[in-house]
Parts: sequence; C-alpha cells; structure tokens
Amino acid sequence: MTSAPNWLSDEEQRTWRAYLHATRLLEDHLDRQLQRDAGMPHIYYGLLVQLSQAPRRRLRMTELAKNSKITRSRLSHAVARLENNGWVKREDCPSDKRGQLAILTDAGYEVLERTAPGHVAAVRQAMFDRLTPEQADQLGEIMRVMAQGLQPTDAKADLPWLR
Amino acid sequence: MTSAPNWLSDEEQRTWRAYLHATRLLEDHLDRQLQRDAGMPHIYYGLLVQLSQAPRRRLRMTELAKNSKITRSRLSHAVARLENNGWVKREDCPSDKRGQLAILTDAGYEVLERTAPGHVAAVRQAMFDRLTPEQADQLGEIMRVMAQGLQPTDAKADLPWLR
DNA sequence: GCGATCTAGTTCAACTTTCAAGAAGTGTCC
DNA sequence: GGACACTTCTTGAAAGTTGAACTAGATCGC
Repeated sequence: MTSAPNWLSDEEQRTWRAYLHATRLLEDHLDRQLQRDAGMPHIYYGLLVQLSQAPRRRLRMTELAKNSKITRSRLSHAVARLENNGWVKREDCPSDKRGQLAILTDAGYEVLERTAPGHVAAVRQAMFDRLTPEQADQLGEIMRVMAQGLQPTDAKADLPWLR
Repeated sequence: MTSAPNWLSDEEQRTWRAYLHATRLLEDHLDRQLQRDAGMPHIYYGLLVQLSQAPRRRLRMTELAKNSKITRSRLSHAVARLENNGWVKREDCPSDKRGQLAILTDAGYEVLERTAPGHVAAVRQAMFDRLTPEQADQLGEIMRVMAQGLQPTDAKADLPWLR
C-alpha cells in the first residue's frame, strides 16, 4: 500500500453513502418488524426460512451457517435461542458423529406461516414496490456480482503461487 | 392483511436472496477489515468520518446519529467507547444546554489518516472494481430510492388524514 | 494402525446493540 | 410565570455478536 490512495470520486462517494444508508435503514426496519410480529430478529427468521425449505426441514449446522452467511459461533447461539422457543430442535447427525442437525419444529413452521405474509409485504414495500422492473433486475445482477466477489473461498484458491 | 399474500416471484426471491448475501458479506468483511486495521467496527469508523467532514470537526449528537442512521442510544454508547480511546471528546453545546457536541480529536484524525486508504481500497475492491460504470450508477439510483422510502419522516407526514 | 492434522460444533469472556426508563432543558399556551 | 408537552442525551439490564480456545470425531499419510 505504498501508492497514493485511490480515493472515491464524488459520484462514487454518493453511491457508497446511499448504499450504507439504504442497507442500514432496511435492516433496522426489518429487524423491528420481525421483532414485533414474530418475536425474533431478521437473521433468526432467516434461519427458520432456510430450514423450512430444506428436505425434511433439517440442515447440518455448517450447511445452515453457510447458506445464511453467518459464523458457526453465531449460529450456535441463535439455534440455542430458537430451541428455547421451541421453534427448532437438534438431533445428532447419523453419518458424522461430530455433526448436529437443526430441525424446524411444527411450532416453528407455524410461526413462519403466521408471519411470512407480513414480512413479505414489508420487503415488497421497502424494495420491489419502489423499483421499476428494470431496476429490480439490475439490483439482482449487481448483488450477485458483489456476493460472488466476497464469497469466502478456499484461501488457497486465492493464492495460486502457494500451490 | 386479509388478502392473499403477495409472494415474491422466483426472480424477486433470487434478487432478495442475493441482496441479503451481498450486504451481509460486505458488512462482515468491512467490520473485520476495520477491526483489524483500525481497532473498531465499521460503524464506529463511520462516525469518525462524519466528524472529520463536519465544520470544526464537531457535530451535535442528534445530528451525528441522523447522518449515520443509528439511534441516539447506540450513539451514546459508541461515543463513550471512542472517547475512551481518545479519538473523540465531548463538549457542552453552548446554545442548548441539553446538547452535547462530539468532537474529533487529533488522535482520532490520525487514525483516519492512517487507515482510510486501506478502507477505501477494501470498498473499491468489493464494489466499484467489480461493477461496470453503468452498474455503479444504477446502484446509486436504486439505493437512493430505497433510502428515501425508508427515511423515518415525521410520523404525521405519513398520516395526512390525521392532520 | 497410529500420529498428525483437519473439521464440526460449542463455550467463554469481552464487546456491542436494543429497549425502556429517566434526568435535565426547551418551547408553548394561557 | 407556571403547567404541560416535547426534545436531548444518558443509563442499565437483557439480548446478541465476536473471536479465540476447546472437545470430540474424522481423515490423511505412511
């Protein structure tokens, strides 16, 4: 990092600022919406959604963490809390004795059934209702590009000179 | 909410999922980058940036909270921590005895000088280097629309029938 | 088979965030 | 000027997150 800093242009700064504002406001908004209506933060709700879409409503912890882009530590705490609520239960993984399966309970499923419509409405109102179809497409493409670039790959894959 | 839920289309779901992934990965990435290089989370760093750009490097707490899209409570805690680090100091507001000014110290300014280039590089690498100029423009416009829709306005302004 | 190494998941302590409550100052209306 | 409502900011406790350390089981190399 010995070269002169490559500062953002005015336009880039405006975009970056808008990105920070929009993402922060939206996450706060959804956190409050779900805390009020479902009694849990947005990310916990997302865990239940993941489980509900998995075969037999169950996933290995690591799998669930990867899908949700959170650390295993955070997931451990989250699942412990959801288990306390009776919305998730754990089982030992039969094929790998280190493994744990997180399983969506019927009670958990019912919470989703009850709260999903309101949540979708909130997402729609904040995002899709305000964007033109073209903008929604653009956003999808942009977010895919960014997500791909940030994906934690095998460290080695990024360091070919070490192979 | 008595009508049938207006579920997201497949395409919308893909976009929403990509949005969640990208924003989560990026925020985590920047948090780690700044925790490592500057010893504070991204949002704290953003507070110092705000202050550095304000006249006389100072802002009223409420102003700073609004600019940064965080609650005043959160800001109180954050500034207390930054004050402990010696990067910010507080002063009473002369014109309003309830008010507090948060002021960037020289030490705080130096932290920014030292760490800003690396942070900008991280932002660039994660976002602007991966997007075409057209996409960057689109993203800016999209984020402005979303932020505007989520702006906590006067409650009354949203409820004209109550005026 | 066995030691070295790697992976899955949890736990602990330190830190951050949230929400509700409260202290203190301002503004308004009469 | 005094009651009332509102704003500013802080505090404290509960909840959530982080990163490192740890246990247990799997896997690799020989």
